[in-house]
Amino acid sequence: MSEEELLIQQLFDEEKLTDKQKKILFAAIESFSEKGYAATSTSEIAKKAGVAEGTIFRHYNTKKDLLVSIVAPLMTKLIAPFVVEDFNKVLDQQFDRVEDFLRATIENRRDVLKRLLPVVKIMLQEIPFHPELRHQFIDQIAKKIFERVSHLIKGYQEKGQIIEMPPETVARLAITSILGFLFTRYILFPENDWDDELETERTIQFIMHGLGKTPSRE
Amino acid sequence: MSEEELLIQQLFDEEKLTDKQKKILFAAIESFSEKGYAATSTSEIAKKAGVAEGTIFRHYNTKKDLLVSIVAPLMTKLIAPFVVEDFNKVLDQQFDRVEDFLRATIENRRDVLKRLLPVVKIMLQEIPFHPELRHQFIDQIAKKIFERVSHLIKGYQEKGQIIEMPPETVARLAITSILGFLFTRYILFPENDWDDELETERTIQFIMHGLGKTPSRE
Amino acid sequence: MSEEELLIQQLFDEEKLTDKQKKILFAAIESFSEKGYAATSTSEIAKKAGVAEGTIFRHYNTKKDLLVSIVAPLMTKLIAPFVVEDFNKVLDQQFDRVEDFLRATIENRRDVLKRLLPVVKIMLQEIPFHPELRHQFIDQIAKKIFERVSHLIKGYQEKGQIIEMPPETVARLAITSILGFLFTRYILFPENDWDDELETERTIQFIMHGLGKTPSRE
Amino acid sequence: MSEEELLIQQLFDEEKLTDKQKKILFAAIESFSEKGYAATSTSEIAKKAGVAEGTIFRHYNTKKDLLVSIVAPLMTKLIAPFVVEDFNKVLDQQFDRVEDFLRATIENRRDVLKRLLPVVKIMLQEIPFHPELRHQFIDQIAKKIFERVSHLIKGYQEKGQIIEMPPETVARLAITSILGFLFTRYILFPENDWDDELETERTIQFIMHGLGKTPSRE
DNA sequence: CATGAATGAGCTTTCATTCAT
DNA sequence: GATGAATGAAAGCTCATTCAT
Repeated sequence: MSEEELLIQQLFDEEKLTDKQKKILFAAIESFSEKGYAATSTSEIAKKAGVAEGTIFRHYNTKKDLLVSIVAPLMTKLIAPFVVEDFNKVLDQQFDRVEDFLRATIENRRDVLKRLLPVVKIMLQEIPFHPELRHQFIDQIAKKIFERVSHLIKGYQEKGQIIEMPPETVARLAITSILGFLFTRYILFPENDWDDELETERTIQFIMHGLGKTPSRE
Repeated sequence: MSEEELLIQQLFDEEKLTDKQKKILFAAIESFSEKGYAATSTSEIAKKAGVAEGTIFRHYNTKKDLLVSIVAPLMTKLIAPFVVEDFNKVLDQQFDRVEDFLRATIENRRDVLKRLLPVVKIMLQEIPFHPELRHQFIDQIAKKIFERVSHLIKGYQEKGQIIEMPPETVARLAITSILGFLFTRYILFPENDWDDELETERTIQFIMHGLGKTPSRE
Repeated sequence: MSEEELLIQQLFDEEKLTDKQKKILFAAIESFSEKGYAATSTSEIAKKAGVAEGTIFRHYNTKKDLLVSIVAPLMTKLIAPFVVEDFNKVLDQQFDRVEDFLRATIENRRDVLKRLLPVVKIMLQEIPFHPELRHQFIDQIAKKIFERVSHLIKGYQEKGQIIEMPPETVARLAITSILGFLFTRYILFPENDWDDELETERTIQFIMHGLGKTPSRE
Repeated sequence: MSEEELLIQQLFDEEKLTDKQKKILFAAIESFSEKGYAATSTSEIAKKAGVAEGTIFRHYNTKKDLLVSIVAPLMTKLIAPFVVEDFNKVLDQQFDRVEDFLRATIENRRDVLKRLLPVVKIMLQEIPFHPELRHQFIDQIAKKIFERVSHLIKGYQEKGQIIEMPPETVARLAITSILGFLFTRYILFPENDWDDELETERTIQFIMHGLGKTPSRE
């Protein structure tokens, strides 16, 4: 089992899945991610998973349930580090400079995101078409991240490291920059050669200082 | 016919569409955008368009053709201003400061994007699942925009207004920031109250100077 | 226009067909013969004929009418020599020996059959599925041929050249032998090398004397 | 279940068909034989078989597969007696005279043919339109029959019972005479009164001695 | 006369789901 | 719990036929 599969498996670990259930989940993730949820048939998933079609419906009553079973845990796991108290305390104290926080966060999440990429892709693809997913996403991810992050942002603003802007705007700008990088990197041009270290550093620099060449920076 | 429909109609204007063809296109755009391409049935499109199902296939041999007929013209129209010579000359000269160029471009494209939103949404949704669309997108949009934009970027870099970075990275950072805004604004949280002017200005400021509070800027 | 087409054209000549009608007929014959009546679409015929689909239905109200228009004249033309009085008189007198009659008839009809092969093929293929065709065939071909031929047969029987058997049996045996040859020759193994003269002669010999080696024949 | 159905069932016996599969096959045979393959719809077959339409496609992936599943076993079964060694030995020795061999063979095959008539009809109807069927027919039937029969023919030629002609020609003449009889009997004029014994005897006599009244035969 | 856009019934095939084994 | 045969609704698409131009 590859490193990536191991991580994905962790996503569902707590739920004590049987061997067959795991196979079904992996097969579904692969197919949903490659062809999209609506364009994937349950028979295809069954074949890829090596189980009977009926077995899928024994564990996940409907195809939609299967989708939700894949995407829902992602939502909680993706933001885990932001809500886990310990980690937060560390965060609050450890990084005096925003850059360092950004770097640590990107590094931390990039790794997870990269390996969970298929699941993330499914999530982003299907959110627009499934209101429950969208609400789950907003409630569990967007809001919680925002709560945590706005606290941090305010901290840095008070320290004078971040400009005065509503925290939600600050969060939006930072997050879309990071996701924009990942989208370009892994979805739009995956086959290009990428120097991940370098691009990450550039992205952080951009988030901090923008594209403009200010006299002071020279 | 609404303002939005008028603009969408321009997308397909040159091709002298009959009344029925237009109805089919609009119905398909609406459904594809709401439920996704794969989850939309041709019978549903026919009903919404008020035509017989056979009529769809008389004009677009396959369902896929219909998708391509919707997305392909968008690709050429979206970047038109970047390739139209006159516009470029204006651009090169008129805007001494990057900020002004950004503001003009965003304003110009935001309007188009907003009104073409359903079609843009379809394009972005389906690109990952249809290699031809992806290649068309890369060849017709990404490359052409980059050619035009890298020229501009180098100009501003020579004038000392933009930091030294590979033009493709500069372009990526700027474009994803803009699209990230539009995505958040129109797809993720369309029902929020937005002060478009203000957010645009903030986005521009972010692109230019980032989030960091540098001494020089005070 | 090929020799074959000329002959086929004669099939329909009396009916003063327009240019378009001819094109439709030829296209239909080609397609029906290659793919079968049911598996051929009118749009395919229209395309091959270079006319609009509506034009087909202006001349032949239904697809079935088109089939009948192709097959019906064949029925009258194929047996023409047997019913044309002049030809019959000639026949009655001219051939003292059955062999000579058979040879002349085969030669005469083989040429026609070969060139009308596509139409003949359509007729034989469709007869089992269209009762009207079958009745037309029985009434116009089978019965008329039989009337004529049974007269001849009785003549030869009286002359002691043909064994005593009911004329219909004699006719059946002779005709199926000839058609069996043509079927093997043109439909089952058309790509084999055939010495037509020789095989014709053998077929005639077979009809007359069978396969058995009788002392008297040596 | 009628006697005919029993025989048809034997055609497919080895393949351990389920009850539903049998029903589908019988329904398809009936419809294909009555209306032709292309003119028969799968929904019609499903209705006649008393199963859901989906069930047909679970067992036979395509409509064409269904056709092949009907026709292919026929090809092997029809010629079985010719390839079964025991039968051959019997044949070689038992019949001193060609007539007796012919009579035995016709009797043996006529029975089978008559009862498999619907399937045979389908085979003959569809061979011209499906190259794979045609090749199967040529490879599995024509060639194998010829191999066996040419051996027999040479034997009889050596004994001086059959005239000197290439075995393939001899085979063609004999076989088309027999099939011509069966075609006339069962397909062209099935509703006539037929004295099968008598017609068989006449056909054999024809194959052996032809229609000519030779002095020697009196 | 000729056209070809339009139709809607019907085609083959696939689908998510059920249930007896 | 697992299976996979069976289902029938619905999918994408084709068809013969009509009719306004």
